[in-house]
Amino acid sequence: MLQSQLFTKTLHKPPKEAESPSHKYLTQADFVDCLASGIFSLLPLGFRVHKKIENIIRQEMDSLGGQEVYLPSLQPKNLWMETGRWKTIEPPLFKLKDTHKKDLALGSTHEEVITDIVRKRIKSYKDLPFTLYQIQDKFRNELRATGGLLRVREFVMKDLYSFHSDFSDLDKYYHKVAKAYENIFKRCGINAIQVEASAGTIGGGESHEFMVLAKTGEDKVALCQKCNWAANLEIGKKYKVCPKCKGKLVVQNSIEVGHLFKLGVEYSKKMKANFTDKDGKEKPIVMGCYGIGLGRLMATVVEVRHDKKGIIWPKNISPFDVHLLALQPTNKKVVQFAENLYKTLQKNNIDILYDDRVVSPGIKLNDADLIGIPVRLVVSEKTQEKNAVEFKLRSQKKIKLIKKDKVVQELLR
RNA sequence: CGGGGCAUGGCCUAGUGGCUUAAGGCGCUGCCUUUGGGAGGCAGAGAUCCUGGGUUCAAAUCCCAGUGCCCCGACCA
Repeated sequence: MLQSQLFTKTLHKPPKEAESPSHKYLTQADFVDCLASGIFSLLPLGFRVHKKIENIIRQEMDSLGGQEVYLPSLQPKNLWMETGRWKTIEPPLFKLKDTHKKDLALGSTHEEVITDIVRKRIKSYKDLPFTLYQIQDKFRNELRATGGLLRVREFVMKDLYSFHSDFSDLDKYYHKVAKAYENIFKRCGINAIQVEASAGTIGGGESHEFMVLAKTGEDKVALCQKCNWAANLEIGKKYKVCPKCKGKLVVQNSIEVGHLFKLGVEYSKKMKANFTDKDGKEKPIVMGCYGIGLGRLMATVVEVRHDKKGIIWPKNISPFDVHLLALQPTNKKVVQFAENLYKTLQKNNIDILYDDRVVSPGIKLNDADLIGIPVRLVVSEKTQEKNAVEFKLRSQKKIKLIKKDKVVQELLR
């Protein structure tokens, strides 16, 4: 992609209302646009990252045997009355009326809808277990949106729902999902720890969150200094020392990037989602649900991966693989050299952003640091004479000179 | 929903009763020069000073109400 064609206008300074690093950089580098408090548009660079995260999640969900569906945001009141959440979940449930004055909710989560779909179809233990998931828009009437993309009112979420004939099968699957979540966060370049959590208005039994330690996080976790035990402070509060090994506990701020719930029969009982078991008895389906907010995950990566100059994207979710800069865009030899390299890399399936803009070198170098693509290639009069390019990783200071015919090899390494 | 802060061209800010015909930097348009860490010159465009009401001879500036944004708290899959 030619940067001169890219619909991205970086800002010289971050907007004054942005305080958290992710809010600052994602806005300054023009990945997102704030429409209203807690409501964001994803611009070309931001949407590229978002799609890469989505694909990583989709791969992991598919490998868990999840079948992808797409459920509606508009949901009738009666479903929410069945579980009693029409009242208990408000806020953050957005409510509205249609022209016939019928009450509707904008989905903040989809347990009711998915349980309804399942109860219409599943009658026998032979149909269990199975899992469904979606990557879809959620609406939450938050009392307060915070930290740019960290807590918003509309966002894309991956929600997976699993259905089992008994609790031990749920337990087994729950652990598999936890493992898949670990993979997802690792692939997104962040270190997330699994902590014991409260299930809140979702209800059910056991629950775990994946937390990323960060100063800007609005959650607090209690961490054992000795073993790997950790819990959300809302649970950890009741302990003075680690319940597992009596080790000392420390409290740190964190961002919740994923949540697992053992719903058990909480929803299936209320909504009469039953099946006939081997013994011929009718039983409620045992359920689990598992969520990840994509925008928050994207912002969290920025929270923990940035420096004074800008974002440092991990390879897997960077908007592009490589950022190529032609420092003197008026020098024909330099431009020819850069264009040639650009085409060669494209042929090798390297996703490349080529800064062909006629602007000064300082602007290009600063924009490259701000946008944060992991590999930067610089072509200038100096390097062109040597038939080479400068190779620099965004995460490191070291610059090395690489001969033109070795560039592809170096990038695919 | 309680507490606090902020609101001036697209962005960042100055101006805190009259010297304001609202200033500067960045950005934008045209021409010229320039090209290794946000380059220079010349010319130009661009502002309901958040909205409404009030005080005053006079309001971007003071007062009241509202709106929007940010932060803290409460709340929160």
